[in-house]
Amino acid sequence: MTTQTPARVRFAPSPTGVMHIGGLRTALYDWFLARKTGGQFILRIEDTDRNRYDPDAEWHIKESLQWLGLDLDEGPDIGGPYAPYTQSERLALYADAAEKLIDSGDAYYDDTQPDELAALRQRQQAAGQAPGYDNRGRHRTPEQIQDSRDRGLDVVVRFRVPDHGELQIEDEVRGRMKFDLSLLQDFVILKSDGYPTYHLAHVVDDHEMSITHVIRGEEWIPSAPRHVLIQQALGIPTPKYVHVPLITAQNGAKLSKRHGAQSALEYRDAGYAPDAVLNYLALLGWSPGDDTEVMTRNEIASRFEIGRILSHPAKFSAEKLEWMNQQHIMKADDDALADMMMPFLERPEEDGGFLDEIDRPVDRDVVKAMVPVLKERIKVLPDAVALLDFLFVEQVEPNAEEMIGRRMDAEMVLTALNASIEALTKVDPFTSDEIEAALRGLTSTTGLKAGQLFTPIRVAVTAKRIAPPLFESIEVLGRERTLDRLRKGLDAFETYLESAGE
RNA sequence: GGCCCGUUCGUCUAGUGGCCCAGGACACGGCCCUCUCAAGGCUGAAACAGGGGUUCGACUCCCCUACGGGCUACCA
Repeated sequence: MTTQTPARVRFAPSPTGVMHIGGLRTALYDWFLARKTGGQFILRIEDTDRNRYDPDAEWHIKESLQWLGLDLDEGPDIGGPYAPYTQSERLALYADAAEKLIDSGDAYYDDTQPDELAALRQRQQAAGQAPGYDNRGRHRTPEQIQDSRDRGLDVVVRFRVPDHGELQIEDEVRGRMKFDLSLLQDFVILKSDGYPTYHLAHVVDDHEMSITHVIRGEEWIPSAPRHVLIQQALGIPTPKYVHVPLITAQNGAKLSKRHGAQSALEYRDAGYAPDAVLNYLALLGWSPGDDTEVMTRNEIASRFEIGRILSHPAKFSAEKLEWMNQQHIMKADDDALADMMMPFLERPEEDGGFLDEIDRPVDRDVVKAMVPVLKERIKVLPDAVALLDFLFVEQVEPNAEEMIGRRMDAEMVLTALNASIEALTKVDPFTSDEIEAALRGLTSTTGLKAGQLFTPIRVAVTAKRIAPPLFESIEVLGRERTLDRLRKGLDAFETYLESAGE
């Protein structure tokens, strides 16, 4: 493998709500790049918007990263050489930068008030002009600014954008992008509450923290020139920009809740394996270059390349995620899978679980024994509940009518049940192989076909038409309980015949 | 409206001028296997947005158009 310089990348979410899969995918790419290059994956909380700040969001972000297994090298809780990692604790840094820019003439204090800005915008729109700041705050005198301050008016710091010129920015996935500076207005870098805007904070922090790659969504492309302008004015280098494509809903629009967009934790609660979500999301906007799709996190990390990130948006597909989840479940270790299933089996119905009547606590050994045959039959973890419930109840109540399978009559059901009771009484050892041999042997003695023989047994034992493989199920259920259910099934069937027949 | 980014099967994608009358995967149909359901195997239908160039040769390079999306805040 080619050696690469270690990348320092940060995931820098704004704690304003739950973490959606779009943000998650960005975090993924950060993590892959850091792990592939032996660099650092850093979490930085961008809480500079006091109005939209949501205290639960930060917890949600960290919980999501942890669930996905995106381990941090530096961050708010674990610290690091560039602490603190929360922007609201780094205000002095931004104020210093703003002051520096004012001193150099690249920024200025502006006391244009919000209502004046709104009126300006209104006028522009009425006149059919593009709405935007008209740089009216340039050339304010220190006295005017001081006067506004004394009167309690808002004062911000704006960056002075050159009136003309073209700015070229190199993007790692899109190549060279060109921007006409005459179209860009002076923009706020320090708000009237003393907090920086994203533009200033991003540039200052990414430089302070020696970030090498800024990986972010493509919605940031339009503001990239602002960032480069600040960097140039501050005399600091421009990091590599990696603008990743959006993940969209089926209609191509930005993902939102009503399109089925879910937070990471909702996928956790719905029974998805973190590796499957990781794998699926990684493939939305990136591919290893060949036909490989199902990969472990380490495989993805080692194969990850920024140059292979796509430049167009991808639509999210719940179906393919389900398929991916099943693929990972099939490959998973039996023990690990049993552990993953337990919470769903233990979860009572009122908490979103499926069954109220199963006996708890659920015997993990029983679950583990069924895992091998369950793997290829479930798409999400909770699917296991409906397949296993018959093992965790004292009695089942089979529907006698369902015992009569296709191309069968009542006589066959009686034959199958009676013969199986006799055969299973003698099977030894009571293992699925022996059980299968004994039951299959019945096809020659009874003249029944396999389907005709097994359907009544399945329904009597599991009370289901669709159930896990019969022989394994019987082995796990045990001889006594199986025989008991077969006998009761026989009784039930005879009762059914009497009531239905005459 | 302006600016920016994008456009290969329904969806995710491979494809970096000839290997492509375009390959894989999901979903869908058929067949096989089979104790139900799955899983698996085989198989079918399904795409280079349109138009101009450049070239001996364009899915691949350039331009235009169309369409889609993003941005256009003292939000990120």
